[in-house]
Amino acid sequence: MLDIKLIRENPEVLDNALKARGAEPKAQELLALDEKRRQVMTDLQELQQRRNEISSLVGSLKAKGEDASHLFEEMKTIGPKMKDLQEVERQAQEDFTGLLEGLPNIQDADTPEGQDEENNVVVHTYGEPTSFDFEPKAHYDLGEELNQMSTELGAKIAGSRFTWLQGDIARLERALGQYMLNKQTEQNGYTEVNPPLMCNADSMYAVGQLPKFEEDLFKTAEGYYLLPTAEAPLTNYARNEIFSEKDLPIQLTALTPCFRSEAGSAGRDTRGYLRQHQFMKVEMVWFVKPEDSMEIHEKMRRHAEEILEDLKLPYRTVRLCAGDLSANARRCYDLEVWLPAQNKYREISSCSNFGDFQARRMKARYRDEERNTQFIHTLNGSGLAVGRTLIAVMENYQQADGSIKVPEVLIPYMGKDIIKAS
RNA sequence: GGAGACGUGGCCGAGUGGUUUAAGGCGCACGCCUGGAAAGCGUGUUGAGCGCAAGUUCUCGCAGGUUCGAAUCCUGUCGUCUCCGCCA
Repeated sequence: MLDIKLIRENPEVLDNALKARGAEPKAQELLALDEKRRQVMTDLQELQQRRNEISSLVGSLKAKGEDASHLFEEMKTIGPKMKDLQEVERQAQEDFTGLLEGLPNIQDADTPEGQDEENNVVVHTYGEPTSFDFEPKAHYDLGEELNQMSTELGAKIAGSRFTWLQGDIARLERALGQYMLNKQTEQNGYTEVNPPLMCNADSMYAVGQLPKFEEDLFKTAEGYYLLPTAEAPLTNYARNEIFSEKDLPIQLTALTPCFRSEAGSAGRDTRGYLRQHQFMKVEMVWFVKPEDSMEIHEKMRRHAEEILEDLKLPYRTVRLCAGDLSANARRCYDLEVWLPAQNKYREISSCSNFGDFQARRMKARYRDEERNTQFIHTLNGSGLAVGRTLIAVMENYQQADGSIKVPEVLIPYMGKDIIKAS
């Protein structure tokens, strides 16, 4: 959620930001609703003030044992007036916050222009696309031939976009998750969290999953939502909190399954393990003081990149252009890993700085040196998507005979250096 | 699942219809005192909205309702705890 005060002062900043994202200007409409809301609030408060005055007068008269009934006359007229005005106020607030909460964040000034991913800017490249002296196979073919990955079984047991892993490939995915989580906790300072895997609606609203993306979420009969990313539970740690300055920064990480209905992705990436209803991911979340968020963002991006470098997987990092930026983000890097079978780079991590946008919506604050409360800045990033990392390892480490070499850093976790057909 | 109890500020805790503008205490901050500290004394201390300001309004888990007036009464809801049952 944006700060209305900033928009009052600089409405053109909002409209320029919306334009860059490919959206219509909204400042004028928003300010009109703001004006109306404030007028109604003032009117209502005058009535409330009068009611409080009379009420306290009644109290003092009664305390002295005197008659106060002559004051009820006016009070009786205030009641209905207040009720009407409260309804007007509620509507005005709803109109105003409805529009304000629907607006995306204002992206950083140096955000690349552009409408879609074509205009993202490559800022960093590691390694070269893996070369083979044979025709590399897709991970799903490798997995089937190893008899350790079955979409058929996934479909039989659950449905499409579910996969059955077994044997060394199942273990490889677990090894990847362990490796990442250990690295983030032992070397990069994150606190390991084992959060609820379902969230209530309040939490989902706080991180912006609701109301916009309801159709992408799995919902239980009891009204819980399966988490689409551990960002949801981890970020909600800060909801309605006021941290002391000395508490910050706070950095959390979790290895969790993520559940997405992929309602809008019918027909995309239908083969293989790339786009599943359920996948494992290590998530990193930071709560920081405003002045630190830019620096932390770069740091967190490195925490993601280093995993790929440890695994010696070729990748590139892109800075998202305005049109490709998610609504909450003011600045975002995507990490894209090389997938030989697709002959292209595919997203494997997204590292975002939300500024105070998310914090304002969920009332996450800290008390600064002058004892004022200020909104914190929130950041999150994947470190990394484990399922997609499994694909990348399988495809980049495949051998001519269909076996898969185990990346060096994972050998201790696997107890072997090569995965062969079982 | 059954029965019951309870939700008040950073924490404890008083408050059962009207100067509650939420007592009192603890903690915390600042000041006085001190060679320094402790103790003691004094002041401050929920959060948010509107306003240039003075100020004003809201906030007693949340949402409704009753009433001239609600922390207080009623209904619903969420949460916590206790006992019983079931259970990994």
